[in-house]
Amino acid sequence: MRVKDENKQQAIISATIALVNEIGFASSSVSKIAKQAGVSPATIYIYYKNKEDLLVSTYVTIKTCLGDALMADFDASLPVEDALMNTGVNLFNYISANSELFYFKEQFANSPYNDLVDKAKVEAAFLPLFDVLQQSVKDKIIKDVPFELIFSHLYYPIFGLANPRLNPDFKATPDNVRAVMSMAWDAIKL
Amino acid sequence: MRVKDENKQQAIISATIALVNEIGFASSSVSKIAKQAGVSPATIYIYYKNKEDLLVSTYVTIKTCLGDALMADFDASLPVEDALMNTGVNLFNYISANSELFYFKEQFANSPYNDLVDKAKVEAAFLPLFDVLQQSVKDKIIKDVPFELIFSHLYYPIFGLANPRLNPDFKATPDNVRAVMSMAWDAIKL
Amino acid sequence: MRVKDENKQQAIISATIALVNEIGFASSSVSKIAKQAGVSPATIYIYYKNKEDLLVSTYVTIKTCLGDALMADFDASLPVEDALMNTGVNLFNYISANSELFYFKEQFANSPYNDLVDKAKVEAAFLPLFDVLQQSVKDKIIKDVPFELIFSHLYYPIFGLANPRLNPDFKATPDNVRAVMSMAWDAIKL
Amino acid sequence: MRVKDENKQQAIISATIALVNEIGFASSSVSKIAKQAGVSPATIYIYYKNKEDLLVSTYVTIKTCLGDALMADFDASLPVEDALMNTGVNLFNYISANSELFYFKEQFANSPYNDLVDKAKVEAAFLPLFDVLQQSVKDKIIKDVPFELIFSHLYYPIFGLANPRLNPDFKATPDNVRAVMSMAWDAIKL
DNA sequence: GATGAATGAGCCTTCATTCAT
DNA sequence: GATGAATGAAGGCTCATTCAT
Repeated sequence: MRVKDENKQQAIISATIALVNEIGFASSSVSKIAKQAGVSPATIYIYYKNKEDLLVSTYVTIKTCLGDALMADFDASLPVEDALMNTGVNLFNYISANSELFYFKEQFANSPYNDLVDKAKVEAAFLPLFDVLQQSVKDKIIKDVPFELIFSHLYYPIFGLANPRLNPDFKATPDNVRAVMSMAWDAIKL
Repeated sequence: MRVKDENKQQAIISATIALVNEIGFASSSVSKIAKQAGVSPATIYIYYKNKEDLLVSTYVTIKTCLGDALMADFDASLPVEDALMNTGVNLFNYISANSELFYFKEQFANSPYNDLVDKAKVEAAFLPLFDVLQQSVKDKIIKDVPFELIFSHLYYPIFGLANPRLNPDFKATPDNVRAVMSMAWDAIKL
Repeated sequence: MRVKDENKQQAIISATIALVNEIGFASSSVSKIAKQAGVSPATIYIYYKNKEDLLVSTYVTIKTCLGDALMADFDASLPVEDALMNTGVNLFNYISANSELFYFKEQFANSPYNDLVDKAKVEAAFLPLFDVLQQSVKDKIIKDVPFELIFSHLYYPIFGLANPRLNPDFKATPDNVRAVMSMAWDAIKL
Repeated sequence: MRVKDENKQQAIISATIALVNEIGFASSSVSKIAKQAGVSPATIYIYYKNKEDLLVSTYVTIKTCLGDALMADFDASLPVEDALMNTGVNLFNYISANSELFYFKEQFANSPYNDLVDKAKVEAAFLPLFDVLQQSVKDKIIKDVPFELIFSHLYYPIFGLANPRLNPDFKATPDNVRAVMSMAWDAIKL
């Protein structure tokens, strides 16, 4: 049996991301993606079941990378404030270095395709973070509110600010990044 | 000469919002929208130049309503904390009562169509809010950071939480709402 | 009863001719013609039964004018050669002064709409010419061949030469015109 | 990989010609042509960039065949009169045997699509004929007038006569054909 | 595995025409 | 008489997907 060509698959993923970012989700047809990737439309169907599978898979891959980046070197033994600050800085750094991936993710997450994603799988990376937060609540270090509130203040500001569509003029300087995270900490700390 | 039927235009807008929310942005074809609205596809082109115009116009209308709702009864003479709290509560109330509009707006704002919107026009409603915040910075009541940071902590958590796609389980109870806004205030206050 | 507006009808005819000449027969829709004429599409249906009627009527009008022009001052008492020469010069002059009409006519005559035209009506103007030719055959001045052959040599060269689509570089100078007709005479004379 | 089906392309061309001849240029939609050819509308776009390309390509093919037929066995060493007579007979024969092609060509040449054709390419076949005529002018055998005049008398009568739309009753009998060409010769000879 | 050919369904838009004023 | 609103049908074309090689 011949082996799937890793380069070809990567070319398809890159083409998908680039094209969706450039001309948008709805206009990105399979044949345009194929052309951009330098393969035949039929080839895409060797790697993915259909268009939906291609898009969802690409999204899941990105989301996983993003989760891993955010949690890189996560140290539960640090003071919570510092541990969280690290995740924010990590997130900003990753987004800055991989803006294409982030941009795609935002567009996808707000499209109906998002409903097809297995949330649990995508959120697995954050479990250690959950634990730390849970403990911090018990220790009366952070506010005792539903987790969604904590998360919404921790990361939604970052997502919004890093999105050039929403904030075309925002610059993710180290100062700005630390300021955002510091404000987030003020929001959630007791 | 026949006169333009106001009901017809409203039916088209409603159909657009309902359909986009139901089956998504990319799948909502002009003829499906027409069918849902109970008019001929051709009729849509009497009211809108093309599909893009229909979608963008609908978005701008919604965005304007949202801005107006958020700023309703805005009272610059109140303590900032209270004035801001009011905007948050207004926003939540409006979203709760008009989830369809909000849902459409979120999907639109993260699609490439968003680039076609005249931002200045849409942001006009918020000018009084800008002024109050600016003064509060001078009065050393809130932090002296770029405005985008302030806004990102004030409203992005709400947008995220209110989005059933992102937080299907969140309930906008008065307690939760006040908690979110209170956290936002902690984030931005000096 | 209100009276039909002569100016309006003329505007419609002019618009039809101009538009058909510019963008072609198939692309000239009723609403485009209406816009060019400065009237409502519905107005056209007051003057003409439908699109076909508009086009055919316009053609018949033009064709009649052309026949009249060609036969203007036709003098059966002149020597045939001179009488024919006059028709050719007349034709050239008319075409030069009314190229728009001629251009429309050529396009129409080679379209399937042509089949809808009542030929007899259009050819009525030429009857005196037929008579003269018939007599000339009897007098053994011109060749005894089917009339179509005579006509084909008398006027098709002119039609072809005067058509900028077929002969973009031809100039209808008096010299050229006389040369063409002189050649035509050589073709048909005995 | 599947290979392009030559039969399919030929079916498309034949369908185009047949349909255009039957219902006319403007009414011949791509999907009607596809149906007539027994293929999917989308298939046509594999062979041609768009409708315009389909029509123009078909025309150029026909025009080339016609030029080749007219010039078949062209013998520059014959007396001009005979050489020209041969071209006329060739032309008539070809038209008689391929009236469909001729009919299409006439309709096309008088439509605005004609402007899209590369004239030089289409006229290449006639170069030997040009040479002979040029020499005959020098030899004072034919009249010294612009070439367009010569051509207009040589072939436009044929085109007109062979066109059933213009001359529904004309029969291209050998006698008639020789008569037309003989008249043409009288027109151009010195 | 990889491909370009092939397709029916559907896209957005405009059509010729009629309606209500 | 004159009009812009309204429409079902059809326009050219592209879609996601499968086929044959």
